[in-house]
Amino acid sequence: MMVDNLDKRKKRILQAIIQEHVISAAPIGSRTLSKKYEFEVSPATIRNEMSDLEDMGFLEQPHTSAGRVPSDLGYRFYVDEIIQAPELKFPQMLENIEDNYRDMQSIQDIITGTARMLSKMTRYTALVSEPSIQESKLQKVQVLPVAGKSLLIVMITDTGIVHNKIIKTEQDFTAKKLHYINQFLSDKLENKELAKLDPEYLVTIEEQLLAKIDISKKIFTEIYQEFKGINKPEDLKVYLGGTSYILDQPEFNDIERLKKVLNLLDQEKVLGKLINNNLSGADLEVKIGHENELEDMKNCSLVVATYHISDKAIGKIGVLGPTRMEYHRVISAVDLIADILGSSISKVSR
Amino acid sequence: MMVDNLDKRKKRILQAIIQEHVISAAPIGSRTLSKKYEFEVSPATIRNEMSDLEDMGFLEQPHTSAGRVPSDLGYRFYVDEIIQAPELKFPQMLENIEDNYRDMQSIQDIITGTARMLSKMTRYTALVSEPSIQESKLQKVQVLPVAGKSLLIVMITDTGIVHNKIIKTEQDFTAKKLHYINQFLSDKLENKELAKLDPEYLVTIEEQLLAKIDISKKIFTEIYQEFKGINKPEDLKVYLGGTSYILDQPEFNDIERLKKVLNLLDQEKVLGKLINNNLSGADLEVKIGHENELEDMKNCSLVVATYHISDKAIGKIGVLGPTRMEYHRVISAVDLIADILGSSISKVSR
DNA sequence: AATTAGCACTCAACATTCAAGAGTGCTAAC
DNA sequence: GTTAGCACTCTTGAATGTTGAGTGCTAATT
Repeated sequence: MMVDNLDKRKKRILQAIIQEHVISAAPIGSRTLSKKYEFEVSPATIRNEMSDLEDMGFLEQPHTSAGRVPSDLGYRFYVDEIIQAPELKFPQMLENIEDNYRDMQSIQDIITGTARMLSKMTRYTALVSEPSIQESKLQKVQVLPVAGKSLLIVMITDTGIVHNKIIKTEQDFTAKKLHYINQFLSDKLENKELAKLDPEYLVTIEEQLLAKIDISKKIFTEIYQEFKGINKPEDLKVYLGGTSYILDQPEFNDIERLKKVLNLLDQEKVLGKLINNNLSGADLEVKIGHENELEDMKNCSLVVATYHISDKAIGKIGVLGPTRMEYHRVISAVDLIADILGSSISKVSR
Repeated sequence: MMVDNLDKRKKRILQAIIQEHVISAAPIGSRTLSKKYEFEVSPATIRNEMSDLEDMGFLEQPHTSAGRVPSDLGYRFYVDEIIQAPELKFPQMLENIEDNYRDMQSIQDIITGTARMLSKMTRYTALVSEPSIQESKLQKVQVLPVAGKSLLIVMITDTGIVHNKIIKTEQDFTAKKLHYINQFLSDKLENKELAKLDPEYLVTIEEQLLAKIDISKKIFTEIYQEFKGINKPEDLKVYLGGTSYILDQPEFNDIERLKKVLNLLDQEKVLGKLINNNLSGADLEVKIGHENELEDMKNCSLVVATYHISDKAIGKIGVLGPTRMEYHRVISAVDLIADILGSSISKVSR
């Protein structure tokens, strides 16, 4: 889209402006820059360079006699071209983090704990989606009788995630009948990848089962519903941590802006779509300002990473902050935590 | 604490001030009052009454030449003595509400949906706690084998709540052994009230089981852990709806105040304690301003109701708003929704 | 004895003005 | 290509004045 090879000096100036702006949240002028950084040139030269960078779209000027502010494109260039290796590995924190994970007994604990931790590390709002099972295989299906005439269906995936659902029926089930149903469902469903359980197949086996034994059609319909819902990214629960960190950002001192973002965070479905829309995509994605589809997020950036269980992409974690975000630090953190999260889940779940 | 019998006129004035203040969020003066309401007396008289009400602690004056604002005590009096029957029953909404509930398939859906709905109805932030099982009985306990050497323990209460947990073991289990374990656990645990499963009893039956069959001690420890954790009110998940409604309240235009409240809402444990601290207490509680134990809530009021499954108190729902809250409307709504929630859960769960 | 008109006084809120400071762009010199 | 110098722009914050809602008190009225 653009000459993506800035000369050395322009790069350094852009980086310096971003660095300063991330700290101060204010426009940066040429004098400030030349005082704080050891450019070997005068403010006037810097001024010229800044003017060039603005022409190229990397900087913006809030009003005539103000300093410059990085544009979304400026941040994009910074993220793509300037940030080096994810050097800071939070080494001092690492032990602490792993300690925290040791106490977590259930997947729920782990996910909410991760959200809290990630937000604490980054000082931005963290989002953690529950594991998706769409790419997993069914490892076990079992129907249990419950008092009354209800049945409990328990499903376990090869990634160790347990789903269950109570369904009401109008008939009693003998142990024998249940045993048959269980056997049947195991044969037909276990080791199938959930995403590939298409409606036709389900209808076929439904008919088979109905032909064999006397069972109300409703049961299968409910099981079927359950499978159908499992794939939608927007239905995955998303857990938040550190919502109140948003308030630390001066750009959200404006109540109207703040409201837009908090509104977003209220809508779980929107968050689900936002973060889970591309489960098998890149392991790390950064969406800067207007790059987000939602208008209300044009002042925000989102850093999303994928977490895995035995190399299978299973869910997403993310950090939401102002476009003026400490990308370097956040990317390292998200990356690190995604790793730990994946292995922690697989530890408790199988 | 105080002459709690105000004469008729004082009551009317207090009520009018509260009514106006709830709308305007500003101090109310004697002139405004006499213009908008048909008191048959002059502003000067109202002024004298207001001065009296201030002396009694029901009103406060932000500064000398401002109007009056209701104090926490004033609201308390209003809630206790002035609010009449919960007249508004949201009749036009009722159908709509029940429609919404019909679509909800799982307890999760119901709870998050309730939070959303309650916040929409009241236009304040809603809190819904997941059902507690501490007063429930175990209806069914079952251990299922999972690939590898893990076991899945499934527990169902008589209130229809399902809990499950995967535990890892170091041994294989034959079908026979599993059957024995299941039989044993059923005998010993089913129909026991969870709150009464004390450590000693658990230790006793643990020894019995260990004596009978060769099973690693660890399994029982994990089951035991699970039961132990079940009782703590602060560990119950609390779901939020309408967090962003807080921003509509002018009292939270002050970022510092806002931060305090949002911080609270971030901390699930605190919310759990807050709302679940008194499960078997009154069915409806109103905590006004400083009546809340938490300093950070001194500008907030909390209306909490208990929801039931077959007459057993099982969880709480609540609404959090500024002390300047529409108590009448909120109380009706919380009351109504608590009812519907209870019956909806029991519908899907058994 | 309760009520009310009248009045002086108070205080927040808003608008206006002003000066300071940071920054720019341009030009001409280096 | 770089820089000093300079006129110009624009925000920010402090200072000041004005307005209006509200009070409390006193003395007159019912």
